[in-house]
Amino acid sequence: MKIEKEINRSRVDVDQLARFAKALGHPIRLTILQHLDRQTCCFTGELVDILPIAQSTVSQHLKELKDAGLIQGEVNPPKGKYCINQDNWNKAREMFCDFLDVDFNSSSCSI
Amino acid sequence: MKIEKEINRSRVDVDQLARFAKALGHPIRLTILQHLDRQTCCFTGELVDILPIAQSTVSQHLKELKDAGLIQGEVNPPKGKYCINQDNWNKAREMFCDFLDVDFNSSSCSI
DNA sequence: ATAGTTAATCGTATATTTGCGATTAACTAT
DNA sequence: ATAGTTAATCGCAAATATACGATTAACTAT
Repeated sequence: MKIEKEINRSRVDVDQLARFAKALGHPIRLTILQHLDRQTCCFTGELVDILPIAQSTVSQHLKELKDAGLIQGEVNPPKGKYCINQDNWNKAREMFCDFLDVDFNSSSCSI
Repeated sequence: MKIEKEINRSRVDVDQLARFAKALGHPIRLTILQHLDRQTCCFTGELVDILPIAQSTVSQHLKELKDAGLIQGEVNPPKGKYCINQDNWNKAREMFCDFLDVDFNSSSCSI
């Protein structure tokens, strides 16, 4: 669902942020990203060895991360190699910070 | 799926972070959070007026945000009032920052 | 007691996600 | 040419998410 400008007056692109957040919304995908970070680059096979799920499922999660723009890959058959997509990662970080760093200390809430 | 310690050696609780991220992974829910932030507190009816979806669906999204711990609510029938859950929001912010602020500038990736 | 108001919940339909095994594609080595 | 390796894709099943209208619950006002 697309949230229109009339409704959302913020400068934050909630649709894009939601896409990023959704991609981060699975423990396997977070683990993949952590691993990619530590290894700088890594082969798909490494992830398949490490993760407790089938190869095809790992492939699917990688595809989702790629579709969300958070990682990028290169295939040199029969091997595949992935790494963080720096540009989009930075963009995601910025958007999350924008969203999260709002001042929530106005604790005048009566609840 | 629970990611075990043997697999994930990081101090980051990927399961909890994934739960937060998942809750943020929908534009409607992001919009709700933004609105709650601006208003400090707000009645459900306000959200129903503003959002382009049915009342029951708004209720459902509110429930998900509540289940994720990001908001808290109080009902004084027939009215309901919600606000950000400060404690968990801060926790979420910390976890996201921990996760996102890793140094990804080791651009030795060959892709 | 009755009617009105508001939001949660129920029931349902549809779409998406998650997962697996099997197959296929694209190479390398023999 | 044949066999081996690796990862993507296909086909499928099961679970979960999203959305709606209708109903219900919990009050307030008359």
